Amino acid sequence: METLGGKSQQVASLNVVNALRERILEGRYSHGERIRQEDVAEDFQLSRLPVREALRVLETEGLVTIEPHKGARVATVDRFELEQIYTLRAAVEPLAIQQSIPNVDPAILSELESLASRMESSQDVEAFLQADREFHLKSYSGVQYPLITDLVQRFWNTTQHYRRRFAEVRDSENFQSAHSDHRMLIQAMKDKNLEVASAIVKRHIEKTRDQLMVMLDEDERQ
Amino acid sequence: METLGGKSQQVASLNVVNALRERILEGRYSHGERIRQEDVAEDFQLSRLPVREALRVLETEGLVTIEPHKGARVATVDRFELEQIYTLRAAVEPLAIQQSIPNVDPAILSELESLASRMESSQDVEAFLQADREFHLKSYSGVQYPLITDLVQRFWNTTQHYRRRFAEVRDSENFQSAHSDHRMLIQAMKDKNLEVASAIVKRHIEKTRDQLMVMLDEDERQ
DNA sequence: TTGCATAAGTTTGGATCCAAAACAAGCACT
DNA sequence: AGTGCTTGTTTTGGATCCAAACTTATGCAA
Repeated sequence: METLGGKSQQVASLNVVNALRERILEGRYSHGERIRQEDVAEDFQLSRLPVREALRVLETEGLVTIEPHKGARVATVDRFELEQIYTLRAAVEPLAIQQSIPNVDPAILSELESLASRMESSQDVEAFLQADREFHLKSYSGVQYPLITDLVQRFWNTTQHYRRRFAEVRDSENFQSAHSDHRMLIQAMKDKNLEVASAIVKRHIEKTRDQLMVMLDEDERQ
Repeated sequence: METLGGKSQQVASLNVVNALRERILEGRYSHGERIRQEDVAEDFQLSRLPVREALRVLETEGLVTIEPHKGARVATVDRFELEQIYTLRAAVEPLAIQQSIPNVDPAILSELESLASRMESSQDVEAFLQADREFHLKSYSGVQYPLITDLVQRFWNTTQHYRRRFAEVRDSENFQSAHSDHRMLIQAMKDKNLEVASAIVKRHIEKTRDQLMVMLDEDERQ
């Protein structure tokens, strides 16, 4: 049984969407794990109806897959899909940072700095993941219309599993490179240098993509 | 009352999703029009339940908006959102054409040519719209993994309304320019010239975006 | 023992029913 | 006449019930 934490909305099915999404992102379900409507309904003390609606929504978001009469599973993102998503991110997020920069105030910048510090000093994986996610999404907080950030967020959501595994096996050299990217990005944002900022973001994503692919190769080999 | 045309799937709610999507794209509902669950249910001879699921899905796709206890309306894309979508398209679709070109065979190319001809000779708006959509989506048919094309399709869907209005008021000079873009794109695809093809796509979208914005300015002025 | 067929048990999909919220109309009151 | 309140209607949200499909277990035969 789970309480619907925080400010629960008026409509139950929306709460279920958010709660389930969070569960999946936190890794409480694993890749491909079955999600039974009845179980979820029991957890939230609801009937299966709002759960079904929620699962349909999460399916459209790409977080679960539903097979007719067989039910819902946490979506499994395969190697090529992962590559695709990162390629898309490398096209979209440079745009996002360009649109964001003109509208970020100093308060945001200092929050970014403290998040960067938190990542550098983080010991456990979960803390790093959370700070990393928050850092990047916050760097796009100046984007005026939510369409782009929604899309970016969806990309992040569907690849969360891999980022977790990646953070576990990543060597310190890779981490260093990522940390330095973050610091450079903050500087470029301070300077309002759109060109440099978007180039940093693009390369940051492409580097991560390539390292992820190497990791998957090694996984397959062993 | 409406028969669920073509090959209907096993699951009713999926059929409703597809049928409703098509209705909206065909312009049978207008901007912001209310969609009552009961009406749709009656149309398809179903209960409201699968309709509700369908509406939730279409909401996540961006085709309808749902307000709690107030119901669903066909989504209204405002001027800035439209601009955003076209800006995203200008970032994503050049990628799509690059990934597509290596995998398109001559059969596709000749289909593209006949679609281009059909557009050039088309008299009524609806025929043009359909050919235009089919042309561009088919040009991406070589993309290996559906993630990118799904995204592109979603962009097209949410801007269909505007494309219809645009096609109605567009002057022949604009049409000429678009036709020539299409022919150039086919040539670049034949030559397997990724650079040129993606540049054409990018400019094509940006031109259309700018012309759309001018159209909206004029709408507001009068 | 292995393979298949059949039957029991889950689990999902859909219909119907009930509650709650929004909307509309009529009334009293200023 | 116009405004605000109250009541009745419509429409959505959620619960329960039933049917259909899938899954698992069992038994029979090769």
